[in-house]
Amino acid sequence: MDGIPPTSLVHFYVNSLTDKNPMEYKFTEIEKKWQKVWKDQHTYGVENHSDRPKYYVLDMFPYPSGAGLHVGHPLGYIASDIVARYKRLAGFNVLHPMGFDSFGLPAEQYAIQTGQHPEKTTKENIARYIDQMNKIGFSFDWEREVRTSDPSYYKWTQWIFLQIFKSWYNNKTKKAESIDTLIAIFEKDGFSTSLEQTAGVETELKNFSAEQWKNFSEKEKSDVLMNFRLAYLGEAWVNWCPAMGTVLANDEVKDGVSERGGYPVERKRMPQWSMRITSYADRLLNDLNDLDWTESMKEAQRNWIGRSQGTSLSFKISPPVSSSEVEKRVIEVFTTRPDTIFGVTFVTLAPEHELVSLITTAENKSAVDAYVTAAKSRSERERMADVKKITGQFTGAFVIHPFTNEKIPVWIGDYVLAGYGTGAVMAVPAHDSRDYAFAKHFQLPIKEVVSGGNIENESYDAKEGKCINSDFLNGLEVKVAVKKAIAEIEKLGIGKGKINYRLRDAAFGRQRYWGEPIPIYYKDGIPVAVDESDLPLVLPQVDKFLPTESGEPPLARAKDWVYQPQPRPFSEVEGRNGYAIDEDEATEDVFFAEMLYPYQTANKELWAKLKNLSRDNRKTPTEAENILWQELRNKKTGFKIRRQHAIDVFIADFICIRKKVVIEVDGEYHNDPEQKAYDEQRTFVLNELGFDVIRFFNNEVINNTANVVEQIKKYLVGKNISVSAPLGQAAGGAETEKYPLETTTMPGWAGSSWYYLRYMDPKNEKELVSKEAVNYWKSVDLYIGGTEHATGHLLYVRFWTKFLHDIGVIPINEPAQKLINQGMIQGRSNFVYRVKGENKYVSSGLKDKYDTTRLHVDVNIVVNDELNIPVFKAAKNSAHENAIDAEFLLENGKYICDSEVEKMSKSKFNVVSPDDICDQYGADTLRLYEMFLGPLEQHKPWNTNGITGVHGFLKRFWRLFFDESGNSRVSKDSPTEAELKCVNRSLKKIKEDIDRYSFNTCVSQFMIAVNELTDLKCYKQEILSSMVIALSPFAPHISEELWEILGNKESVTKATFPIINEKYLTDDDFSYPVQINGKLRFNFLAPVKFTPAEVEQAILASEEAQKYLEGKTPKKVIVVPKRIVNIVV
RNA sequence: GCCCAUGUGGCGAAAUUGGUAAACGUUGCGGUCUCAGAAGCCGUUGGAGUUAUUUCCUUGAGAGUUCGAGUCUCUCCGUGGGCACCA
Repeated sequence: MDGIPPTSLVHFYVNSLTDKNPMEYKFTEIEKKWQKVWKDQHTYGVENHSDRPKYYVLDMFPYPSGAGLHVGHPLGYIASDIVARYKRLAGFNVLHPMGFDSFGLPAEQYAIQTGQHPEKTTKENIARYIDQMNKIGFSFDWEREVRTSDPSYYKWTQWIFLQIFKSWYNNKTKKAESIDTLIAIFEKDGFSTSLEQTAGVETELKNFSAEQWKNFSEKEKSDVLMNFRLAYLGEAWVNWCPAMGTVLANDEVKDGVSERGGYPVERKRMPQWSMRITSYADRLLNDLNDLDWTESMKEAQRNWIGRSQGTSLSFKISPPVSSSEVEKRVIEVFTTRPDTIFGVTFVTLAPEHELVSLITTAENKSAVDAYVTAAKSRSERERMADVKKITGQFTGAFVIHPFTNEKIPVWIGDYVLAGYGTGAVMAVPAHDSRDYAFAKHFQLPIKEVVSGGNIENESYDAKEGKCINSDFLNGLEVKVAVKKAIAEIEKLGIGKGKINYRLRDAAFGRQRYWGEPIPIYYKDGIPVAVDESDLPLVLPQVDKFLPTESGEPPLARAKDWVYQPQPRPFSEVEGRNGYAIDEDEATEDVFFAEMLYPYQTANKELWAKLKNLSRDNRKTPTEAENILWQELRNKKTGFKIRRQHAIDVFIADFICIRKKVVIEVDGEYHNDPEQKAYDEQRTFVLNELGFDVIRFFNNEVINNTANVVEQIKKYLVGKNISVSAPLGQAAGGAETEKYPLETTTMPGWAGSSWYYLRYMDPKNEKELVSKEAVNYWKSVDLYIGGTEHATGHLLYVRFWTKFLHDIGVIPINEPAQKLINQGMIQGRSNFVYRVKGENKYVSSGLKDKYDTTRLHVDVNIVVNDELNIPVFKAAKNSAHENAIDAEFLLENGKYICDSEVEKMSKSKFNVVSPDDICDQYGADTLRLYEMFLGPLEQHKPWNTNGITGVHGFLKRFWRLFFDESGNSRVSKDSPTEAELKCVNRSLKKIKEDIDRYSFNTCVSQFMIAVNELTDLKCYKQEILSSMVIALSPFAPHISEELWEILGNKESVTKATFPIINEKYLTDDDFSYPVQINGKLRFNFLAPVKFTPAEVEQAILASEEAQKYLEGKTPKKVIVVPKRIVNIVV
């Protein structure tokens, strides 16, 4: 704590009087007392079931930084706490939890510097945070606290990752599905590019048949599936930050530098774990419409997703470049302006475009190569820095215009981005400013095709006007022309309407230590999911938190960072339905043996029973069996099925071992009652052994084989086998190899993308959240947090919510219906002026007379901009180390400091700690003042000066209960009409204001009420009780104390919000403001029950009106009941 | 460049569907209590002119709609934020 003096020295006076008056408002004692009571009595514990309606109010949980909380941090928590407490009083069962986003870079950077384990510092920081929060009196249920860095938590983060890894996105059903269903498609139909559309991905895969798929090696299959998985490992352009040695997501990069630390970031292509958030782009976009978020927040997400509707369009490549390879290829572009198709005068490719090398002519080759190399070496930041610098190169190639058959030159230019659309544009310089600049620079033709602008000096980009020089589009309005052009393009079969998104897949791997390990191991280079039963995959110990000498991430330092799969080959090698892509007969046999082992040894009775029931089972295959076998063999159903397989002495007609399903094909005699009973008994035993039995009759199979096969397939796909305990521990399991584990860790946003679900059921070891809990709490009713998460956290949490919804884990599709963004509390810095070369400080008003340096001074030793000189002198502050001997030039006997609003930060000496405020004024004052500062959403500077206002309010409230000598003055008398009116109106206003989250006006209303009650000398129990309850969400400590003083035994948190009596909200008379020609002239008291006509009559007859009318007859009189009267003369 | 938000006293702000602009608090000023006060209490505090009364002006600028505009519409300016060679 570099030299900040004990601030209690400055503010000693606040508490100094309390000893004189025994019943003065002693906030320190009161707050300590009630915080202990709440903790001891577990006052804020929440149950997952209740007769009351539920309400879930959530804060964005903090990253526990080493600096602790400053007064800006609790703002949102105070607001949410008020809502939580208010909702409890209003009869809701309220979930209001808190936790910590405790994985992340700062702890790791600190660890690198100090060698301390991030876990240790993180724990210490969390302890400090909890301590600080408890001082403010939040009603969190700490029993539900979650920490993302806790293995019992990140077990489920890893589990979710695995589910995402095991899924693909089906654009037809518009949801994520098990990768099994994709495999089933491959096995049935193979792959054709139309499947890319279904999955919404772009791959470089060539078509393959079902037969080819089956013959692929494991590695080949894995590579194919990687193109579809929602979490996938792929070569990708990433934001590489060399200074931090890690990859960053798009939202973690700002203006070419890292958001944290501001280090330069460059583009790099490397293998990278990514999340296919792009698959959810349209749902993330469309579902925004139904959310009750601010428009700017939704707009930020819309921008980030960046949907643009247009059309794809292919251009044929023309000679002189011609080879058999080129002739097969076309240049595909994406455009949102197909109406300008006749204005295309060139085509531009991104330097990275795959066709560049293929189409470049010999004479342009060296120039093109040089340009491509130069473009690659330009870092992202450089490219951004000189956006206006136009560069490009002609390739020598041409394409054919699809409608005019003209030859159009093909250029490359780095204004075209490889990662967006097709990496190629059709340039229409007349109507696109970037194309225009490019065309002017290289003197390419510009052809106007939309009227309405002047293209002399700039392009005409507006989507308004009529098409000209455009053949069949001539005379059409742009909007009509767009549709017509798309129709013509589609007719020619050279393109079609298409939607592009700016959103990119999210980089998921970080070359860092302090994050969740990614539960993947590599078996012969194939990424394989760690078995779910082996989660959590706990972060290993390492000697240093730095990359290895060979540049691998820190986890590579861990000894034994390997994985040994347990011998349970068919459970969960792949897919949620237990589909094994790498099964083989031998391991299946092992599985089979393991499965039956416990019965053979432990349950011999059952085993013997099966023997009894298995007489006469060996028989020659029937015709039906033969027919069916042709359909079941070779995994035609997608599953391996065996024929005539023995379970001890029982021979199953067909069996799918992996799914533990027996398929029996029976003759008609099985309809015989005796036989039927016999079959049923045997089925019973097989069930006991863990098998399902499905039966078909011979004629069913013969008459409708396809249907039978379909039923079998459906049954197998639908059956989810879980590995029971005996299996895992079975004897005789083959010893498996150890495989290397993935060494990158998950990004910071992983753990925060689902934490709101964990609060519902934080200790569940079997599921991330129980169905019961999530069905009860559903989604968050009110979510409070900062705007800085608009494109990061809030997009990811929506993404994961939708995914978990798709796979049936949760019933909700959006995490939070209502979102409020609390504004940032800025710092208000103070400055002193030191005369250059002298140990002399001059007050702000005198600074112009001297040559001075402006220096920050700790705001905690400045009150109302006046510097506390003795404390300043005593402070050990490096910037003012000789202050003790300094000379001070004062104005009016004071040293006045300058001030400025800046970001709150230690380096600016403007950090105000909530701890200090709590010590000086109490938590209740802090809570009230933070709310009183202004609207929650607004940014505002912190200025401790105003705090005396709310502190004084609490003292005045306290004095309604005690007189000057400390005696209680609360009386049981019946309240007067005026008192009841005051209280009922206040309660109504407060209730309405809480409902619209206008907490600053609530505090104002409390002040008004207390001022009025003081004036009325109202000390009535009934009135004060209502006020205490209403105040308790805002100032819980003083309210508990006064509630107790009023004689209540139970906590005020268990009270009910007072019922508002409408009777006291209305007056008999209303004082009408009377305007003449819109100008206020006088007020006129009229009974409320008067009709407008009666009001008009009464006013016109009045003396004042006559005075202003001067005998004229009014042209018009407007009477708005209970509002205003306007007389137009 | 595009999009979103926003502009009211010295300061933080209020005015919820168009209806008395500046509530509530703070600062400043004056008073009271006091050995003392940075506590408490009382008064005053948008500007201008008049002066026991009262008039005029004032919500970033300009226009418009309306009996009436801080609020609605248009144009412009300032501030904050988001996106940005995204075709």
